[in-house]
Amino acid sequence: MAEGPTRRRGKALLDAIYTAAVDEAAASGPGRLTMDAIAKRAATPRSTLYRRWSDPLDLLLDALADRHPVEQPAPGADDLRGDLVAALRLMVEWGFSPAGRAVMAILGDPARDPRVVEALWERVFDRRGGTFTQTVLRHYASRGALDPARLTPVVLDIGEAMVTKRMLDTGAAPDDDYLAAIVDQAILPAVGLGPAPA
Amino acid sequence: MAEGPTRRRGKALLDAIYTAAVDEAAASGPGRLTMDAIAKRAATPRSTLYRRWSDPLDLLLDALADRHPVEQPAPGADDLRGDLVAALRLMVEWGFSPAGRAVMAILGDPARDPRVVEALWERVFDRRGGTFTQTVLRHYASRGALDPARLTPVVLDIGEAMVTKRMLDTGAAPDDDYLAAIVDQAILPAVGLGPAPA
DNA sequence: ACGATAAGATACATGACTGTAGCTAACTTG
DNA sequence: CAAGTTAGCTACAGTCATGTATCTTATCGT
Repeated sequence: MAEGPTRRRGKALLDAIYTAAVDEAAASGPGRLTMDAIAKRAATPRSTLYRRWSDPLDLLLDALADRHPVEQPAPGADDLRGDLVAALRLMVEWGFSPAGRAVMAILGDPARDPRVVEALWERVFDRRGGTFTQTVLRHYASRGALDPARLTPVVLDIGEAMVTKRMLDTGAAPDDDYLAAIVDQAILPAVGLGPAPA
Repeated sequence: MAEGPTRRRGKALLDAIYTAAVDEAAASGPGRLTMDAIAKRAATPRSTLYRRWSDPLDLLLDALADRHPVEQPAPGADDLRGDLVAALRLMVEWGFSPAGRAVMAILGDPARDPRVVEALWERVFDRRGGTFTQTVLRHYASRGALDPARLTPVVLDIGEAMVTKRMLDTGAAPDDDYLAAIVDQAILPAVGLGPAPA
């Protein structure tokens, strides 16, 4: 019987550990995240974990950073509305991945350590060039399709905020109709392309 | 020495327990909430807690329900903008109370039990007539100051969503400037009272 | 092929929380 | 004032996670 290697090392092992950590965090919440559970899920002895990380959260941050490269919205030709909906769809997808759930729980934790959040931004988010709708809005602004002066931090965050709140409230992924409503009723008016003022 | 009663009962005791539960949840997060910690904080034996509740979350829900009546926004005469900012200020205040932190953590918990969330809405939120900016917007719509047709679920939730996201991101309370920016740049355009479209 | 490295398999004392139980004594109600 | 209720106290066995410390042996680099 041609058996493969029986003992994992390096990248393969790391990968199993990271997967276990993120899944475990998504299942139990980072608050209840434990070295023991990660080790069991990854089928590795705890000692292996302790060799590299001092506590579960530290491990989780590495895992999230490793997992992070998220698909970027690719703004198309001339469909601002469609591209915005697509960007939000990407966000929903990410938000419901184990990584997204874990991040949400970290941010929502009232006992959150500011250093952890800071590390989260540094190690995970900052590598990406801006958030989902931001990329799209900036793209169209640079093409002159909308007024760059309107793209304040508040406006750039409307889509993400609405989706976040919706996911928090319902626990479910907003469908395309709801995403379209966000675009039509909140984002477009804010960038000056909505229905005319009364 | 005229000593009061040395043993708490009924409402006084309940009150101490509820306070302990909410504070404990705000401090450690509901994920790490334990009967033991609540009991210690309330200086009561665990047996007293087990007599009434079967687990910490059940207890916490009762505590939140008991604590809930939140101050309602009181829309004034003719200052939609000011009233909206005031409503958001109320929301921020609530969000940073122990109860608000606990609720946030419950909603953000990836392992959240749908029944718990349902119970949270039933026992805590539904008693109130709508959320913060909702009350204000409906008030002005009924006076004809803005178009009721614009008050879709999405639009009614913009303010709350922006504040929620901001608190999640920064962990701090948005100041009045930021609240005003939300009103000016997101809510007012969405109800048709913002800057004119380009 | 050899030697360094590190995964894998234990084992252990410690501490936290659980759920239950039994007792005493303070309060409330009739 | 007597009887019923229930806070307060203590103790217990059971479970789970923690760190640490072995010892082995598979795998990698040279």
